[in-house]
Amino acid sequence: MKLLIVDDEKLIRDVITEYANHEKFETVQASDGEEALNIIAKENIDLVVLDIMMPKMDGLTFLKEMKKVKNIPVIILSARSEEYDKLIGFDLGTDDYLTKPFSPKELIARIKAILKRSGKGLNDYYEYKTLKIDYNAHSVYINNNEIKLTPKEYELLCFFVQNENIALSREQLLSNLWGYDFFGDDRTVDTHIKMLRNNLGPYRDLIITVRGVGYKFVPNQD
Amino acid sequence: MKLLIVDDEKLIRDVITEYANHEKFETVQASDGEEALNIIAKENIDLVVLDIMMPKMDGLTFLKEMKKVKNIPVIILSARSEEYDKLIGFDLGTDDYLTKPFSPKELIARIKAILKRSGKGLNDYYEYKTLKIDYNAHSVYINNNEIKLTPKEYELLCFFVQNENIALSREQLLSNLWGYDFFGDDRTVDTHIKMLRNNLGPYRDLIITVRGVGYKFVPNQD
DNA sequence: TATTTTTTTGATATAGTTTTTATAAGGAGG
DNA sequence: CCTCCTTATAAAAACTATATCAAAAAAATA
Repeated sequence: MKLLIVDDEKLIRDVITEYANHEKFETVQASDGEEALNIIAKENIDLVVLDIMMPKMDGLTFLKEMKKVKNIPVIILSARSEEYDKLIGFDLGTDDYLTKPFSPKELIARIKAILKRSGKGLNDYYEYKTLKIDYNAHSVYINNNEIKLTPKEYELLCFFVQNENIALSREQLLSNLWGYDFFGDDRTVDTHIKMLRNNLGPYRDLIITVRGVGYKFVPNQD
Repeated sequence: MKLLIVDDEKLIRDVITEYANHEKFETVQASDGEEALNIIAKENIDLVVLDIMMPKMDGLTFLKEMKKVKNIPVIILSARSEEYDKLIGFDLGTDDYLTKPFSPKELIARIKAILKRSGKGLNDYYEYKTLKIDYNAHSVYINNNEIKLTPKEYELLCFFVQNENIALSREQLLSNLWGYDFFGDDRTVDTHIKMLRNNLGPYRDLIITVRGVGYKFVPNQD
């Protein structure tokens, strides 16, 4: 997943780059539209983060030129929100805009959303047989029917899924899901396990009791 | 918004038609230049999608004839990119070209861009059952009756629509709709959600509370 | 500037979730 | 087969998050 970051300010480019790398995206930088077009032609870019205000070739010009060649999704950074009616030709279905100043976190969220929308992987699901977790929606389905879990049950399930086939002690569960400073009873875990199992219906047996230790999540058992 | 699609290959006409209809454009087809000219004369066409290579009357001839009568914007489809130097005299301000093979998505984007440029208020709607957002008018309708939303409620709804099926935290909503530098109370979001729900009447349940997280917009639930 | 509309705040009510407590059930070892 | 220890279950109590309301503040409009 490779991003092209186009902005005339090095500082902004670097900030975005850092955040993007942190999220395991590859990145390439360009300081103006011309450079960006060259990169687009040569490299396989999945998404462009584009500042509209740039010297030399401005963002909109670049955008038009680029869209003639390739239909890569774009996130446009613009200074004021009123300006976005100027963004003629930008495909609301594919692209997105963000008004400055923006939080890098927000940008990353948008990037993920767009990549997801444009079908480039990043589908955030867990699936085992007909059990499905949609991490974005925070929903869990069995046979495409949503089963309603409370927040703790959902967290618990996600944690099990993340640690499948590993026996987790009650202490581990408590410190990971409740916080290291939680001093509650061990029965608390049991109760949540019970409720989660009930809600998992036919999949209740995926959560196996490991006597004297705790619990483990084991798909693919026969 | 009515498009005329001119191409000798039925397959291509149909593909384009399908995509265009999906975007709520009306469409008419013609298999050659002559037929196209007749349609132009009779019907009120807003944009022409034209294949240059055609038997009988070729695209360029049609183009010249048409431009004598009406100045309808045209998107030209040409087989190879080298050929477009032949397109001398075609109005780059109004028209556009696309080399085959092209992605239908790309074509739709161009169509929208051109219609927007030529001032033909492009219809930009979101629709779910009888709930309709007219993005140009900034209006929302239920059963064709306008429901009056305050600016924040409207923004909120649009943002939800853009992020359907994704649980959005109050922080995300605040930073997206209020600005990253807004340090208000979380209850602010709740209050706006409440008012939006009230205004959505029968559609109030599209906004689902995700306990411990925030809210999500979920159409198509049963 | 005055008036109206919209937004925000803070208090309270309500609904939903978590934790505790008590008891029952199940397995392991003597 | 009985006892001890662990886990399962159920229901009540404690707690937390959300919904709602009304009033104050801010913003938009006249």
